[in-house]
Parts: sequence; C-alpha cells; structure tokens
Amino acid sequence: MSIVIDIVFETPPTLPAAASIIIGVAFPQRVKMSDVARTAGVSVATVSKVVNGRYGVAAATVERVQQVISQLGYEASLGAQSLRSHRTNVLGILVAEFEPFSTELLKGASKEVAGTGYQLLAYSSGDGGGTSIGWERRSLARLSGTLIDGAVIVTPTVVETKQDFHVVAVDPHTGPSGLPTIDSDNFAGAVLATNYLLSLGHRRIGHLSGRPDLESARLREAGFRKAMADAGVAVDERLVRVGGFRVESAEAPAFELLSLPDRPTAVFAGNDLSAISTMDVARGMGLSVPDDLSVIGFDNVPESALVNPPLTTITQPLQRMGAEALRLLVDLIAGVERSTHIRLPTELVVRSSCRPFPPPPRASLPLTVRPT
Amino acid sequence: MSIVIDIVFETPPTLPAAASIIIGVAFPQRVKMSDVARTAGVSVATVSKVVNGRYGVAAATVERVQQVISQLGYEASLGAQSLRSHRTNVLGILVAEFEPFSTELLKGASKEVAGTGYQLLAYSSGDGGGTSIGWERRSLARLSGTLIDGAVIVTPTVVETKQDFHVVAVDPHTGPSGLPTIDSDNFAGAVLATNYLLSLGHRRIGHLSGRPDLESARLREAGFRKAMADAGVAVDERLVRVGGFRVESAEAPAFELLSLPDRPTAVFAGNDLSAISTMDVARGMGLSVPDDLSVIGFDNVPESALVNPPLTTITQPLQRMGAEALRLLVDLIAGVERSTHIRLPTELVVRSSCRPFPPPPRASLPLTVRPT
DNA sequence: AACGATATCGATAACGATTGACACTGGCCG
DNA sequence: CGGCCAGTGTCAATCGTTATCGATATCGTT
Repeated sequence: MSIVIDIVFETPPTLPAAASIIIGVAFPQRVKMSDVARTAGVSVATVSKVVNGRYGVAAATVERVQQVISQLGYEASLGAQSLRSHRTNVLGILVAEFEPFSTELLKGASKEVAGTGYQLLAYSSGDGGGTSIGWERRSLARLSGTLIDGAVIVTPTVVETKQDFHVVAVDPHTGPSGLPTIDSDNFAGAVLATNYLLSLGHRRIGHLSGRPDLESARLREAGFRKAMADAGVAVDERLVRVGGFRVESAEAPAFELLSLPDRPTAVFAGNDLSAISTMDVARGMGLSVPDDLSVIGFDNVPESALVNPPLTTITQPLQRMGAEALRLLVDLIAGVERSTHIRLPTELVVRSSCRPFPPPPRASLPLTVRPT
Repeated sequence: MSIVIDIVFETPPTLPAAASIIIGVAFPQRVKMSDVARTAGVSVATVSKVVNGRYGVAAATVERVQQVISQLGYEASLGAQSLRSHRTNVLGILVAEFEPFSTELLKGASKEVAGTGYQLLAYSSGDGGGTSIGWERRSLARLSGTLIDGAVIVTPTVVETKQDFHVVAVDPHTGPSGLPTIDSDNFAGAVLATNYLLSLGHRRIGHLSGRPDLESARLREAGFRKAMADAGVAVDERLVRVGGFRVESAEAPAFELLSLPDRPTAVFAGNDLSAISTMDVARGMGLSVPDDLSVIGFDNVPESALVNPPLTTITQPLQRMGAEALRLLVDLIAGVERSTHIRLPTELVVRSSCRPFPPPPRASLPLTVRPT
C-alpha cells in the first residue's frame, strides 16, 4: 500500500531474525583468536597473520580463516592487541569531564577522523571539579603506550612528553610553547568583548576570570585589562574575581560581585558557563539581564544560545579546533613536517544579554519598530 | 595589591617550575610496575598488592612503595590491567559517531558518573555514515571482556548479550524488549509535533522519517500518522520520505519533497539534524522558513536553537537520558534489583520555525506590537 | 633420484599486570 | 634448642595477541 507501511511490516522478518540468533544464544562468551584457530583448524599464529594481512599464508587458508572470523564475529581485543603490538589505530581525546567545551571539540574531531583509518576514544578522568591537578598525566599514563597511538589533551595544565608518543594540546597551560598546540586568539577576543561593553557605555565592568592555571584565562584577563586601559578606564580590582570556568565555581564570586554596594553594570565572564552562572545568580537576586546587568561570555558553546536571554559572547571555532587538533595529531604520527601551533580567530557574537548604559529613555519598547 | 594581580604574577614561579621539571626530561619512557618495584627494592607482586590494597604487606613497605609510586608517577596500564583482572572500573559509551545527540547523552552520563568510582570512556567506531551495520557488535567485541566493565550503547540496531557483561541501550532498534533500555516517548512526541502543525492550520504536512531500523524512527512516523488520522487528514504518501536522521542523508529527500508541484506547507522532520537540513535546502531553493514553509524537528539538541530561525521542536531530556542510562548500568553491575526500562517524557518547544497556514494578513509586521 | 629453494605453518616468547601458591624470616613456646 | 606459626615477600602462571624463527611440505632442477 504505502512504502513506509511496507518498511514497518517488512523489517521484522529480516532484522529481528538475525537479532534473535545473536541475542544471548550464539556467543555467550567472548570469541577469541584461539576459538577462530580451533574452528578453522589452524594455529593462532596463522589467524593472527590473516588478521593482520601478513605474508606467508596460503590463499585458501586466508579464505577459510576469514570465513570463520566473520562467521564467529571475531574482533580483536583492544587491550591484548595494544599490549603486544603497541599499535591500535585508535586516537584518544583526554578530557577532565564531558562538558560543552570538550564535547564541541569532540564533534569536530569526530568529523575529521573519518577516512583517516583511525578510531576515536574519548576518556574522561572523572575529575570534573578539578579537585586534583595532574589528571592529564594520569590519564595519559594509563592509556599511552598501550591502547592509543596518540592523544589530544583538552586544557592540560601539566604535561609530560614521551618517546614515540604524540600529543597535541588544546588550550593548554603554557601557551604556545613546548607541545604542539591548538588555541584561539584569547587576547584579541577579550579585547573585543571588553570594547563591546565599553562601546555600549559601560564603565563599571566586572570580570570573572577563569582557572588561573590556564593560559587562556590569563590572556582573557590580560585582554580585558588592556582594553580598559586603552579606553582610559581604571579597573576596580574588587570587580575582578576568579570564576573558575565552571557553573558551580562561578556562583559564589558572581554573587559577591553583584552584592557590592556599587555593583558593576556589566560583567565580562571568562567563559560561557560562568556567564550563564552569572545570569542565574542575577536572576536569583531579582536583577534583570540585560536591563539591570549586561553579561558577555566567551566560547560560544551551543548552550549560550539556549539560555534566556540568549548570551552575547565571543566565538571561538570549537569544532574546527577539534578538527585541526586531530589533523595535526595524525600528521605528527605520520611524520609530516608542518607547523605545530595553530591559532584560530575569535569573533563577537551579539545576542541579547547586553544593553547600552545608561539605558536609553524607554519611549515605548526598547526594540525599535521599523516602518513597514 | 589585588588578589587577582597576585595570582597572575605569582603563578609563573610555581607552576611552570614544576612543569619544566616534567616536560620531556623526567619520564621519557612509560613507567611500569617493574620500574616501581626496582626502585623500591621489592618485587612487582608486592607493588601490585600495594596498588590493589591487598593483605600481606608490612606497613613500612606500603609506605615506601607508595612513595615511589607518586614520585615516579606510576599509573597502571589500562590494557594490561584489564587483560588480566577483568575489572577496570571504566564504563564505556559506544556510539557510531560523536554528533549532537550522542554528545548530549555523554554530558548527562559524565555528570552522573561523578562519585560512582567509575571513569568514562566514549568510543566511536568511526562509522558515521552508517555504511556498515553491526558497529555496535564490533565495538562491543573489541572493548568488552577487556577494558570496560559495562557499556551504554547509543542507538544500536543489533546487540548480543554476553555473560557477566552488562549493557544498557539508549534508543535501540527493538524497542523496550530484550536489553535494559532508556528511551523517550517518541510516539507521544510525534503526535505532539503533528498536532501543533495541524493546529496552525497546516494540512499538507510532509514527514522525513528516520533510519528505518530504529524503533524511535518508526514510532515517530506512527505518531505522525496517528495524529493525521485522528484529525481526519489523509496522508499523501509522496510527502513521506526517509530522511535518515543525518544532515547529509536528509538533503536529497528534502529536496524531492520541496520540488513537488504541490509541495507541503509544513514538514515534520524525524530529528533536529534533518530539520536543520530541510531548512538549508529550503533556503537554497529560495523558500523562506517559516514564511513559505514551516519546519518542526525532534530531539531539541542545542544546535536547534542556534539556527536561523530557531527551530521549533520536540524536546526529549537527552542529558537526563544519559544520566539514567549510566545509573541503570551501575545498578545492574552492582546487582541492584530495579526496573530495566525507563521511558522519559517529551514536550513541545515552540521557537520560530513554524507559522500559521494560511498566513494571517500581513498588516504591518508579523510581530504584534504590544501597546506600551 | 637427490638436492636446495620456496612456500606455508606452528611453537614459543614476550607485552604489563594480577594472583594463588609457596618460600623465607623471625619470634615464641615447649 | 628444635619446631611451629604468623607475617612478608617472591615465583610462576596467566590474560589475548603479535613477532620471531624454526620445522615441515612442496616443487623444480639437473
């Protein structure tokens, strides 16, 4: 009758048939190379040769072994394989936790990895709160040498380099020195953000800085100060606090900032998460964003467009950064000679979380009604 | 002078000092258990006992070994460890690729994993295009038994269960049968979406269905048909096409749909990515969304709010689904008796990609100007 | 027919960590 | 003073896979 009805009714006889064979019956145990060897009547060494396509196996044997492999659904154990051969064709992305920033990088890397022959393994140390430094080193120690052929590390603060193991850092501690690095122009972006607030008339501008151990956080604060100085506006140091780049860690300093007797009229948050946190805190204090307080963020994670009001922010091309990091890593492993530091540009994205100061006379509604 | 200035200037003497010791000098090689043993003057077996906190080591020896471990920065190789002990305290999330849907689940799972003692490993088979079925089985075969203690599989179509290995499926092929499953109320959500378009006056409504092998896609189409039938509107089968849940795979069918002589006035896309794709195609054909075409999606991935115009869609609580999946997996491993199927609710999120049909007379601007 | 040159395949030793079995060291008691 | 026991620590086997190298079979050549 209809194509789609057909699909709905035709699928069961095919797919579930295969599924029912497989579910819980066929391979109750993991099938290993020795199973394949026994079934095919050869030794595990021969199976290994077939799997890795090495020389010295008769065509007929290759055929038979491959038959058995696909029949039994054999797949090499990543753990055992890497333990022995130190080559897995898997690349790692090491993050402290999966938050918007790192998942955007992940999306970019995932697109880039297609066609390279590598697979992607993202590993979270589970150290979200940043309670212990050195998660990068620990994760790297656990996975490198075995399991992965190279790694992209997101916002590392301490990194060691090892022999024969390639690492690319995204937004690291030490800035563009030492490790191959991908970052964006944090300084210019911060100047952009601050100048935007200044151009709206704000003078009492607060800043929630990021984790002080990250180069990007320092550059953003430096850009903020530079723009303020160039505009001839003195920075009130009470308006500069450590926000820590996370929603939870930004709450207290944001509250302090907004509790000041002469609170800022605008806040440049070190990243989008702390900006979102600031907006929440402001709302909780009965302040309206942007009417009572302008807020600008940094990063342009997707979440920044989802909040109310949508956040004005500085965009860095996160997915592209992830893709560039992956490409750089692949090139390093392949031994390609190339530049090992890539800095991508930042841009201002105007949404709705900032208003001029002092506010224009509210004639009707702040939105200008355009004539037909 | 100020706290922040202090931090900025005080950090260099401390952190980089530590970094410079570590970078490229201290541990050129991976440090393994035998290194620790040699340095501490004991055997590897003793080191293993200390690491795993087993009985039979003198307090003084424990102390000394731990000293050496932290001094050398030893960390057990995940590969070797799992190969032998079959217990790693790492849980896997298996996805075909890292796109908005799976990364949202990842965020939710990442939050939930904190405090459970597990770490998270996300593995992408790299099979983005869905070219080969069975990526779930292959990934599972590669990682289970070794490396991970349990897995969350995202949108699997074929799954086998193994002994002593726990798997939770998110949005699977077979619906809530067989595996422990997390999904959302796809049918109700689709009815919601379709009724919304109907309530706006649309009658020629197209549908871009999802991957026909996913239960969620079938339920969404079924909900669409049910709502249409209940409203007494016949479904024009030429307006129902397979969109495949991905941006690229939706382009051709979207183009076909919009090229019809009597094209639909509204499209219910199977998910947000194909909705976004539809909007792109429409723009490319000179059609305005929502003036010439209303589009509604499904999922409410963050990207849906970023497009222009922001997409009206059905929200499913993706992060919560990821969190629930992880919690279910942890409970299963711990042997907790509990319900193994969780269905979460869906809701309509109205943004700007849908308009009434026929359009209201355009007096001035479509936005009503509210009196002061 | 006898020989060596290939082709094919299998036994074996790692890789790094875990673990049960076992050997050593004292101290203490009979 | 010998023996026994508790307390420590080491040996060796093992997980699943790969690399080396030796063993066997096959074949052509003279």
